[in-house]
Amino acid sequence: MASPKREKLLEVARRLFETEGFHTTGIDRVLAEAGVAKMTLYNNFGSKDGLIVAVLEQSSHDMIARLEQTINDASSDPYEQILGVFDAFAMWFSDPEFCGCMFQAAVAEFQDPNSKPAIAARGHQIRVAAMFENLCTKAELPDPQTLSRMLGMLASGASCTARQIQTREPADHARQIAEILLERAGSTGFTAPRATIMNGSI
Amino acid sequence: MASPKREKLLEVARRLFETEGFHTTGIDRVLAEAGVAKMTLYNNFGSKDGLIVAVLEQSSHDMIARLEQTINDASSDPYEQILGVFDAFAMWFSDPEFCGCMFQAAVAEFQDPNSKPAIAARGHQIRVAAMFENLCTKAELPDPQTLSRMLGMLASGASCTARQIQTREPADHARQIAEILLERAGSTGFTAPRATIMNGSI
DNA sequence: GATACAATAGACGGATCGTTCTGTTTATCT
DNA sequence: AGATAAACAGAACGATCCGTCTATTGTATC
Repeated sequence: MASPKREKLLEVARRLFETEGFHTTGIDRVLAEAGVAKMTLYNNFGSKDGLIVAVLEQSSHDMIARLEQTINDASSDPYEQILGVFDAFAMWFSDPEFCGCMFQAAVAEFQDPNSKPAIAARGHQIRVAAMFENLCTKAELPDPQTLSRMLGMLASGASCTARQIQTREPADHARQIAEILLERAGSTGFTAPRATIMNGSI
Repeated sequence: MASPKREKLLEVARRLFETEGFHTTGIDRVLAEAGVAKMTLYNNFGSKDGLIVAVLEQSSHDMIARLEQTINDASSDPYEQILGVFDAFAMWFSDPEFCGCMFQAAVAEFQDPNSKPAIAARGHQIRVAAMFENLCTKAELPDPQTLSRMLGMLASGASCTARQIQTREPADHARQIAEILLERAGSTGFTAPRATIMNGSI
């Protein structure tokens, strides 16, 4: 199952798809750089689309796992953890090798909403949205659904803008806006005072 | 200059690039649906990339012109006009034929920042950002540069999210956030009271 | 050590890509 | 009207695409 060739294929494909796009990178290129045979690709993934889907799913898992670890390491307060997401984004955008969110690129390249890559890419956004909603609920913020959707939109906007201007600035701006939203949501009286939230329960 | 064949080509290419992507739509498809000869394309645009750039530039021009007309029709108050941008977005996203922002798709598909399509697509974002900054300055809001960048990021996030979920919701959320940002910026004491802004000068 | 089996490498195939080339038609100006 | 030049349609081109096929390698079992 965990064939080393398969792993190598995923690693190279991920890098090439990320830096050069899905349609522009031919499978021959992936195979050459990975040093594996064509049949290995088709035996493992069935098709180029299959490889793309596998790359998207693995990347999504990795990315969310790293993100959750980062925000958990930063704080145990869900309020702070929400802001920590944008700090993680700032770090991500600061990487000189940053070249945009892969999942945004995927939904842009595979416009047919029923195509498997498009579905896989949406899956990532759903997972990120779920993470935000979970954090909002933990923070006992009112209307966590609406708030989490706004936060998700901020995250998308930051990634999208960062792809163009290649600086961390969008993440910082998104964080500032998130801070304002959380501050307002937290002061509506529907939630417990900040001090009790620090206990972290629910 | 304003050859009808050239216009037809731009019109069809714009629709196909928008709905199916740049790399996935071959030029033969464009030519067939436009009913023009291949040489007409190459004489007018030089290459497929040339056609793409022309489509992006014309679309950007059209879109911004329509946007400015819409917000000017809605109000003469720059404060309201800023919010009007997001109302226009809501209308845009509500169109059943909406399939995402073409310029976001372009920067995603042409990852090389030096490629001509990528430059053309960034040009649109720069124009939108300039429009926001102009409105912020007119509204005499403090730090119009930062504020306009935040608004631009909101607009990008809304477009990006709307592409995925196909509802106007992101535009409404972005508008709500913009309202909060403007409210806060307007109440810092650095600007004239709202009443005087209604006069619309500067 | 021989055999069965799975994984590999690399050539091959049909299709489509963007571009160029070859005639033919259309329009303009003397 | 006749000549010249631009715009036209469509075939042809080489390159590249994804996917398949065949022949060869390595490995494990008896």
